[in-house]
Amino acid sequence: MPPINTPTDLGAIIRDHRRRQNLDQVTLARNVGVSRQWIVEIEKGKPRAGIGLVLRTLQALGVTLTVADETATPRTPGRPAVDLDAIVDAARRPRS
Amino acid sequence: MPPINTPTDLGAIIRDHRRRQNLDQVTLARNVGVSRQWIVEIEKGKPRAGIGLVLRTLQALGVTLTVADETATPRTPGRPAVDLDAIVDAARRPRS
DNA sequence: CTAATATGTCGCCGATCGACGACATCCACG
DNA sequence: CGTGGATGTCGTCGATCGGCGACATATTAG
Repeated sequence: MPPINTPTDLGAIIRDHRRRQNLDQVTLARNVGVSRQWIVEIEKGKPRAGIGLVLRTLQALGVTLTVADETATPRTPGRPAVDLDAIVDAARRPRS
Repeated sequence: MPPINTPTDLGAIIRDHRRRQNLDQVTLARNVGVSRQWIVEIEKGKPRAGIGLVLRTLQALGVTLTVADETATPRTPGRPAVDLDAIVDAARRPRS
C-alpha cells in the first residue's frame, strides 16, 4: 500500500487499476464522465487536475482512498503527544 | 479511518488536522505555498482544486494518503478473484 | 501489407483557477 | 469602549483547465 505523495503516484495508481480491470481509456472516460484526453493527462500525473474528477475516477475504478494511521507512523518524532496550547484554546472557546 | 469519497471529505480532514495542530489558515497557507483564500475554499470542499496543491497541503499537515486494501473489502462481491482475460492479455503482451 | 484498436499529441475556446487587495464579521483581551 | 487576531467574502486578472476534433504513433489481427 504505497503512500500517495505526488500527482504522478496518483496517475500510476489509476493506470494500474484501469489495466488490471482490462479497461481502455475510452470506456473509463465514459464511466467517469470525462474526456479521453483527460485520462491520458491524469495518468501522466497532471498536477492541476481537479480533485472532484480525480475522486470520481478512483471511485469508477473501485479504489477507496483513506488516511494512513498517524499513530503508527510518527512523522515528526519530536512532536509532543499532547499539545497543551491546543487544549487550552479549546477550553477557551466553548462550542457556540 | 474514514474513506475519502468527495472533495468535502477532503476539506473536513484538512481543517480537522490543521486545528489539531493549532495552526491558523495564514501559517498553513505559508507552509504550503498557497494563498489564505485557497485554504478557505479547500476546507469548504472546492471540487476543482488542483491535486498538486491538495497533496502538498496534506503533506504539510503530516497526513499520508493511501489506497484502502482491496482484498480486505470486496467492493463488488460478484467479481471473480482472478480475471482470465486480463491474464491472457498480459501474456499476449510481453514487456518490451 | 492492410485494417482495426489503443494510446499520445496538437491547437482552439469558453470556463474556471489561484493570487491579491480590500472589506466584513466574530470574538478574546486590555 | 476599542484593538487585534482569525476567518469569510467580494471583485479583478493572468494563467490554466477540460472538452473537442484532428492527426500521429504503436501494437495486434487477418
